[in-house]
Amino acid sequence: MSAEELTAPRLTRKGRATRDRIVAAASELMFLRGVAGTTTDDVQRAAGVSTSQIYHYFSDKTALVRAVIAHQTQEVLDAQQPHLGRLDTLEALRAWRDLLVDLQRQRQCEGGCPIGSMASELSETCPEARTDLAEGFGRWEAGIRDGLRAMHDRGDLRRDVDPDRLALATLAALQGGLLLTKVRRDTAPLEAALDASLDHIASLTT
Amino acid sequence: MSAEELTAPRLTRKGRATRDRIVAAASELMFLRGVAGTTTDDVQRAAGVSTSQIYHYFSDKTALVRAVIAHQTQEVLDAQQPHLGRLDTLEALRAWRDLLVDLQRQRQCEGGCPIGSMASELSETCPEARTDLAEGFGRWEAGIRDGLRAMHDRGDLRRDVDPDRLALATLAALQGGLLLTKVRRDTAPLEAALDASLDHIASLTT
DNA sequence: TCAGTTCTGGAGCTGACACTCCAATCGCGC
DNA sequence: GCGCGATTGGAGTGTCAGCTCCAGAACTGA
Repeated sequence: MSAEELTAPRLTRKGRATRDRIVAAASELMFLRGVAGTTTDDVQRAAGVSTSQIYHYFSDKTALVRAVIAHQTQEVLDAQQPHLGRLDTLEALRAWRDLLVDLQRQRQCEGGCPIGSMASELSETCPEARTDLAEGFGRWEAGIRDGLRAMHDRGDLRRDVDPDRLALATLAALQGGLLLTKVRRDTAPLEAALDASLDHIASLTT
Repeated sequence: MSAEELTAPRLTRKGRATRDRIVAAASELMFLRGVAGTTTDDVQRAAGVSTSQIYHYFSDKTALVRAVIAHQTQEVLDAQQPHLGRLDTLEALRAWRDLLVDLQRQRQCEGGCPIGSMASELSETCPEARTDLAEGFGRWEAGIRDGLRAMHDRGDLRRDVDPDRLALATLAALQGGLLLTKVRRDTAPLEAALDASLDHIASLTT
């Protein structure tokens, strides 16, 4: 049961648009200031809606947060297209790396990863959010895994390598790199983390 | 100028003990529920002190948070002794890895890294906290770097390897592994991340 | 057109939070 | 001991958070 299905019994076109506007505004604010640092009042103003509208579309703040998680997960995955899912060569992996680094540079290294930040903030205080975020990471991981599996199947990766484990490690390196990049306001950690990961993968090719 | 020096003009032995009790209680609570999720009231109760005592020792919540950061940084580094600073062989690195994984297992994979969690929560909202945390990560990174530099100097690592960059990548992998482990409630991500890092280092030995 | 539902505006409630204030007590240094 | 600053207790304050409520406007489907 997704967060989506928990809210919104029936929406007109206009209602859908309002709901989307709320989610978009909340996503932006929560990315910039964190979930706890974003009030429903802030969201109201940013989305240009009244108090009751937020509670018309979402049962409470938790429901809104879950909608934001769903939205941000999709945004993050979309931003990595068409790379994600086709990471089955070293060149594709390098291009993906460059995209991720560029994205952080464009953002002045602020905010880090929307999913990672929410995961860190909510995992211990909101079980529903934790599982939503775990699923989000799962989709991301799958996007990496597919490519590495293809390389493995094709024989480009050594037989004794576990591509699934390698994909998980790569996602972890990426997340850690994003965190350190956000704290240091410098892409060096992200670059070092991804380069080390990709060098490692390269060293496992046949 | 450290957070320490900003508070506490002159403390008696008793005052010192009270202050420490407040910081310890706040650290525990903020680790479990996050900074925003911890109220000064919670800290009061847990430390067994009155309202005025908190504001006697800390000018405001931010000052308390900075003291917590200093405390947690020290705790995290201490918990890795005597490994940290002596990570100059593959065996030492593997033993360190086992320690980190065991620690998460003991905690049922809850809470993740105190420094990483605070960094994620505070980087965008509290500049002083961000720099404190960046320094904390700097000390941690240095502990890893020293070992890899020793291996490099000794000729155990290939000449063309940059041990500083490798140390940064290793810390990133560790942080990402801790984050995913916290979200999934499973040590597999941490193990995969650290094993990949150490395998990579091993592949760079002469 | 009209009934029924969805959508919107905004006043207002309740609890909680960070923080203040002042008086009382403790204990260190002389 | 004695004085004075360090320490403590706890009531109180202002603000703001999340959320409720209700009346009216807008829209949909028949």
